[in-house]
Amino acid sequence: MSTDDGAGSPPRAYRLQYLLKRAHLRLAELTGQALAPYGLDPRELAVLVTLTQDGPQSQQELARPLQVDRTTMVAIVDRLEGLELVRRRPDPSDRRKNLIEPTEHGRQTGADATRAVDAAERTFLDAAADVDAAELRDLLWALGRDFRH
Amino acid sequence: MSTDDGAGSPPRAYRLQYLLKRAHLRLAELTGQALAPYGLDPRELAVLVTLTQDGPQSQQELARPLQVDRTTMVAIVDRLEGLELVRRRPDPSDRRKNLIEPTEHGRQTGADATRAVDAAERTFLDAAADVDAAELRDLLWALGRDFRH
DNA sequence: GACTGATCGTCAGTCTAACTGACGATCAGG
DNA sequence: CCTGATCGTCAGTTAGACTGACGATCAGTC
Repeated sequence: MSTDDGAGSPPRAYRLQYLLKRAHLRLAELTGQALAPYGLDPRELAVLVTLTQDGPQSQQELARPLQVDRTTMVAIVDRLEGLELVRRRPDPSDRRKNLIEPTEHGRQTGADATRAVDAAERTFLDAAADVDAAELRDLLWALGRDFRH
Repeated sequence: MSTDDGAGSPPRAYRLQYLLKRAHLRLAELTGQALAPYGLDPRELAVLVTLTQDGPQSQQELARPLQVDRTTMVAIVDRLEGLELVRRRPDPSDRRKNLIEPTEHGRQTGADATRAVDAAERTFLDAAADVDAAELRDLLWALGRDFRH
């Protein structure tokens, strides 16, 4: 193969599950660094982007496809509202609901943060070139090679 | 490509990070099912296998390479000892240490559980055939396709 | 031998993230 | 106007790993 870009194969008998988790942690680290300047985490960005793409929605309409608990969504919107990236507005056609809509600042921040995450993904993928299913183990090792700790 | 074994490409613009996490959750689910009959989780199995392969060790010697906190290792060994898979024995050459050693039952269970996890990994990988680095996104989609929820 | 600083296993307490269950307000349908 | 469901919210719980401290023990120094 040619995917062990200077990192070689996993030492010992690392479990596939560990390698997957390790690669995930590595990407989370890169993504976290990319999002830090915006004060966002990946989930908050996902909410912001969804609102910008799909338009204002209630908290639960937002929560379902993102697989977030309804009570957790309260906290996410609280945070985004605190950063003035979104607004809560009563839904005129259903007064039980809040319509969550991005502010102009929110739309701009969402676009910028998305670019930053795109760059982080590119950095992440730079660790691997070509892949083979039977050698996924080696690929994941390479992907996670820079993960500190 | 030919990796979308009946699952297609990710809908919408799923983040690479989400797809990695999803694949990881999928494998964790399969592995969890495989280990349930033994009453073990992946980390406990790792400890058991390490002890069988590398011989009796202190809790901290065990904890370091597995990236487990020393206080967490106390609980892991407690559990394994409760299942009579390992024994604590005072290290004759350093009475601060416990030497953790697998019981015969522990060695056998470790071997059986390892085979079960191997089978789970094979099931997991069955979802993908050949891979291409630029199409890792599609690969991860396919890998995680059966994850419930 | 006594002293110093580090390491071992352990435990109590803390922290965090997410969840459960309940609440009042509101909606749709009969 | 009832009934049952859904909305956002909040208080309380849970699970997991961590921090900090403890006594016991070790290695090295005087």
